[in-house]
This record gives sequence, C-alpha cells and structure tokens, in this order.
Amino acid sequence: MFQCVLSSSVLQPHSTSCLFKHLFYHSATPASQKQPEPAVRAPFVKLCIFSALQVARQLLLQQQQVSGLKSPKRNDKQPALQVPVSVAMMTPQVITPQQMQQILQQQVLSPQQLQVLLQQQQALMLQQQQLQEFYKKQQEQLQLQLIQQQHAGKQPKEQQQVATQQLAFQQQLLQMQQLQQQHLLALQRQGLLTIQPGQPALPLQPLAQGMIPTELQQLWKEVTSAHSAEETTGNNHSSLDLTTTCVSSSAPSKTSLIMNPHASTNGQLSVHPPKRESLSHEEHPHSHPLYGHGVCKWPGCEAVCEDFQSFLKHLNSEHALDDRSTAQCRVQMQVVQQLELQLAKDKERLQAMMTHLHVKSTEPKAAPQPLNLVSSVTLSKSASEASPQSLPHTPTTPTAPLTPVTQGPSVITTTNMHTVGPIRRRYSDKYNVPISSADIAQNQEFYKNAEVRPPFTYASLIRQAILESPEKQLTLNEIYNWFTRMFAYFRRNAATWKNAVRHNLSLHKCFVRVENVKGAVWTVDEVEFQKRRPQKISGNPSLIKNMQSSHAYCTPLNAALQASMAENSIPLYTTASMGNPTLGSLASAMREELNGAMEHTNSNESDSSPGRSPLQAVHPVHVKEEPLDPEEAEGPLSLVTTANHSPDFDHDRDYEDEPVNEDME
DNA sequence: CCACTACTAAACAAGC
DNA sequence: GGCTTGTTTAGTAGTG
Repeated sequence: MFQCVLSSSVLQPHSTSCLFKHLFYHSATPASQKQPEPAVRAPFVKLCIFSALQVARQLLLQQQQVSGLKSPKRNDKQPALQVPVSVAMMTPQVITPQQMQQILQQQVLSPQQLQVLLQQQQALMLQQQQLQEFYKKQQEQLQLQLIQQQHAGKQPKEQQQVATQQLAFQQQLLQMQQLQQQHLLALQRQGLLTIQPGQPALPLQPLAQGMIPTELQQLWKEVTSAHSAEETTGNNHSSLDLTTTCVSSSAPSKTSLIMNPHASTNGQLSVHPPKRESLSHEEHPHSHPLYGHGVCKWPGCEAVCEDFQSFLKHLNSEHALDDRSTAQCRVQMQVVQQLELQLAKDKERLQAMMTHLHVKSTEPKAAPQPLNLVSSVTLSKSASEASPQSLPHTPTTPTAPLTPVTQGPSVITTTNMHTVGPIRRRYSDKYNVPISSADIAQNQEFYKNAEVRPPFTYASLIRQAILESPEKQLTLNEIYNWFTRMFAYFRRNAATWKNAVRHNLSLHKCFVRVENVKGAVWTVDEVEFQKRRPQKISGNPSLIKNMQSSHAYCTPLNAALQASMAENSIPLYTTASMGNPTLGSLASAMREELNGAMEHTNSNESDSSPGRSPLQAVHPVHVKEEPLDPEEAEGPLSLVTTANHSPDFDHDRDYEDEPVNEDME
C-alpha cells in the first residue's frame, strides 16, 4: 500500500539522475549523522558529537564564505550567489563521516590515547601555524602583486596562480581547523567524562572563525584545570573553589551571552543549576529535568536512581556545585548554544529554500511570458534571503530539481495566464522536477498555494485523484475539483487543463469509465496503469539500471517521508478518515508509483501487480468502450456525493468562482 | 531520424 | 442553444 511513487514522467532518465542525487543527499546525510553509534552511549556524548559536528560545519561554512569573498578566483568561476549554496549542500557530507568516526572512536579513549590525541592536537597546531604563516606570506605576495599590477597593469595569470594557491591553503587551513576543533571537543568531552591530567591549555586563536573561540579556550582551560584541581585537592576544597571559578570564568561566557541573545537565557538556566534544582524540586517534588526513567540525566552521568529521593541525594553529592559541574554546565551551554545556532541556520535555510521555490530565477530568453511567481511578498523576501545557503543544488547541475530554470514553462504568472495564448509547455519530462519524498510532502502545500505547475503528468494526477477517493472512483467534475483543490496552478486556465484531463481520461486505457446510476465515474485500472511505464522504462536500459540501483533509496525515502509527515501529524493514506487526506495520500501514491515502476523493472511484465494492489484491483476492464462493468453492481451510493472530502469541497467552490472556470457543481 | 510519450488545441457527438 | 462530458485527431516537443 505504501509504495514509492513518482509519476511516469518523473521517472524519465534525465530527471531520475537528479532524483538520485537528491535522494542520495537526503538519505546520506541523516544516515551518516547517526552513523555508527556504539550501543552504550550517554546522551551527553551524543550532544557533544552533535555539537562538534555543528561547530565544524559552521566553521567550514564561515570559512568558505570568507574565502569566497577573499578569493577573486572563486567569484570568477561561479556567481557569488552559488558558492554558499554548494557549500551548504556539501558540508553535511563532507564533515560527517570522518569526523563521526573520529569522534566516536575517541569516545573510549584510554589515557594513552588521550596522550596521543593531545600530541596530535599539538602537531596540528604547529602545522596550522606554519600554514598560517605561509598563508600570510601568500597574502602579502598577492597584495604586492596587486599593487604592482595596479601600477603596471599586467600579468593577471600570476595573480590567479597566487589566488588559487591561496585558496588551496585556505582550504588546508580550514581542514586543519576542523580537525583541531574536533580534537578539542573530543578532549573536552573526555575531560568531563574521565579525569584528564592537566594539560596546559592550548593556543586556540586559529579557531576563531568557527565559534566563539575565547569561550572555547576558556572552557578548555577550565575543564582541564578543574580536573587537575580535583586531583590534587579534595572535594571540599573544590567546592570552595567553585564559586570563584564560577565567577571568574563566567566572564567570557557573559561576553558571548551578550553576543548571542539566545544563549543568555540558556546561560541563566544552566549557569546555576544546583541552586535552581534545589528550588525546583522543592516546588515540583517529582518532576525534575535532570531526572527521568529512574536515571540521572546529568550529562554523562546516567546513574541509576531508584527513586526521586535517591536521585536528589545523588544530585547533591555527585553533581554538587564544584568546578567540574560548572564546567559541565558550561559545556552544556555551549551545546545548547550550538544547537540553537544550528537551528537558526537551518531555519534560515528552510526559509531560503521556500523562498527560492516561490521565486523564479529570471534568466532565459526574453520570454514573452514572464516567469512566475507567487506573491510580491515572497519575491521581495527572497531578494534579501535567497543568497546564502538556500539553494539545494550545486551550480554544476544544469537541472536544478526544484527550479527548472529553463524557459519558465514550469511556472506561469497568474496575470498572464488568461491573456497569453496557447503556450506549449511540457512539464513532465524535461522541466520535470525530480522529487524526493521530502519534497513531495513539503511541496504539497507549496503547490496548493503557489501557482507553479506540478511536475506530474496529467495521467498521474488523475490517477492520484481517483485513488484518493474512498471509492476509488470519481466523476469528471470531481477530478476537476481535486485538481483545483490540490494545485493552485489549476485554478487558472481551466479550459486548457480540463481539456487535457478529458483527453487523458479518454486516451489512456488505464482510466476506465464506469456507468452509474447517477452518471459516469472514472476509475483506474491499475494493471493498465502499471503497464504504461514499463514500456518506457524497459526501452531504456540505463533507466532500468538506475531504477534498480535506486531501490535501496526507497526505504530511507519512505522513512523520511513518513517521518516528516508524522512530524506534521499527517496521517498516511487514510483517506476516508482524515480531514486533509490529500497531502499524505498524494505523497504515498507517489511512492507507490515509484515502487510500482520498480517492481516492473524487476519482474518485467509479469503479473506482479494483482498482489500489490488489492486495494485497487478495481476493474480489470481493458476495453474502454464498455460501459457496463461489474462495478455497477457495487452500489450507486458512492458517487452521489462527495462525502469523503466534504470539508474540502467548500474550497472547491471558492476556486470555481474564478472567471475562467466554468465548473458546475 | 525514428519511435515513443506527453501536452495542447480543436472538432465533433451525445446528453442534459 | 448552451453547457458538460467524452472521443478523436492533429500538431508540437522532448527524449532515447
């Protein structure tokens, strides 16, 4: 029932490759992030890893942006706009695997390993310093050359060479910094989880770009010094120290708090945890944010506490206000801060993506028809936001999945639709948007509101409309309504697309007309429908290959979709019961289609379909002309009303009020 | 170049 | 007669 589905046209080879890229991106990213999680792992460690990744990623981002600005070379090759885009796309993949590995491995470090780590760290520092020096020299050289050229006006090549060298070094630097960052965080974590003999704080200036470096530095100092203090002195002493440490060390944090408004609240919360806790648990005897499921939730602790009382005991004894706890708090603060930062970034990216989808890259030919888009609001918004890391695609791919830049057929202006005469546009193949599951789910709302042509063939859409109905049958008018309900695009220019719908219904064998008491309804002959694509696919070996290779993505694809839908509390394909059935079901139908296509590639022709869709083993009527159908016996009740989407149909009326529309209800 | 598919336009018929 | 529904044909365009 839940199958991967894409419209037949969507599966055209061209778009398929894009799709796979896309899918790979979507599937690879989360997978790698969760990657090899050891069985036993404190949540704290997860947080640390996560934050480490975020830090590194952020670092990389900022670095790239900086370097993108600095190096003229980069701008030569690609529009400045695109640089951050590709970076944004790549970062998750670039960072994750190795870093994960390292971080995870480092998690179980023995003292010796720690030693090694530290040595590595130092070595890194050294290398980095060297690199930096080199880099400086290069810069100076470049400056010099620039000056010379300004006077002499020549030798651009050399300059370029230097620039590229510079770039390369920047990248190396970047990598070093990443590694460094990573080591630092690993060490931090270790320092908290195991007692780490005091290693002098390391010079950390190069880290500056990534995240508040002074804070990190401070953190590191504190953590290490705290441990050494703990080792050398007793607990009593340290509990005395804490206050001082707390006070003195809070200075840098405060500065950062000022810089980051979000952090301030967190800072407040986490800086004085012990006090708060004692207060809070008095007020709310059995709810404590640090206690849950009989386990202490203090980062890295996970001590089992039978009851709340013992937890309190544990809390007061093990996590008293001492240097260590303070340091841990600070780290936690960092973590939260980083998460917030990341969240902000992701939000921004999401915004930019959405904006981008509403906007049109305005380029191609002096098109008679303007390129689209939705509202001026989004437009203006996009102007300011679309720049940084929004675009989901690398500049190198000519066919950006979500934005068919080419001749604007995929998008049509509202205003021009009526006036512009017949515009031939073909959206299914070329301009087709390869669609990942997430896209589908996400874009559903988008298509509902934005007058963007959906990247599905009429046949697929019709089928979807029909399958979505509880009886798996719709009248023509109901199909129309579905179109207008689901796609803003189809709220205009009704004559054209309605004609196309009728044309498709008549033309394709997979659509079966069933006479009924009250008229005629259309159903889908799934067998026929499935037959359609194999032809296409079977003719093209490369496609088959792609399809097969893509099979592996189907699962994560589904998972991702379902997850995203679950997040939005969108039920899957329970059409009859839910208020807004369309979103989930469209997506699921898309999956279905994809799966169906793949089944056919795997088991060509053979009658695999009946098993697959008991649900729509509707009417195996192959002769279109035949009005009579076993279906007729089934009952005339269904078509009478649109009981299933009664709520939605009010919307339909709205749409139908439009000038062009000549629907009758 | 050809076959195939998809989209668009339009003519036409039947029924209400 | 006007409209919807349904069928059919023709032309265009993209892809392999």
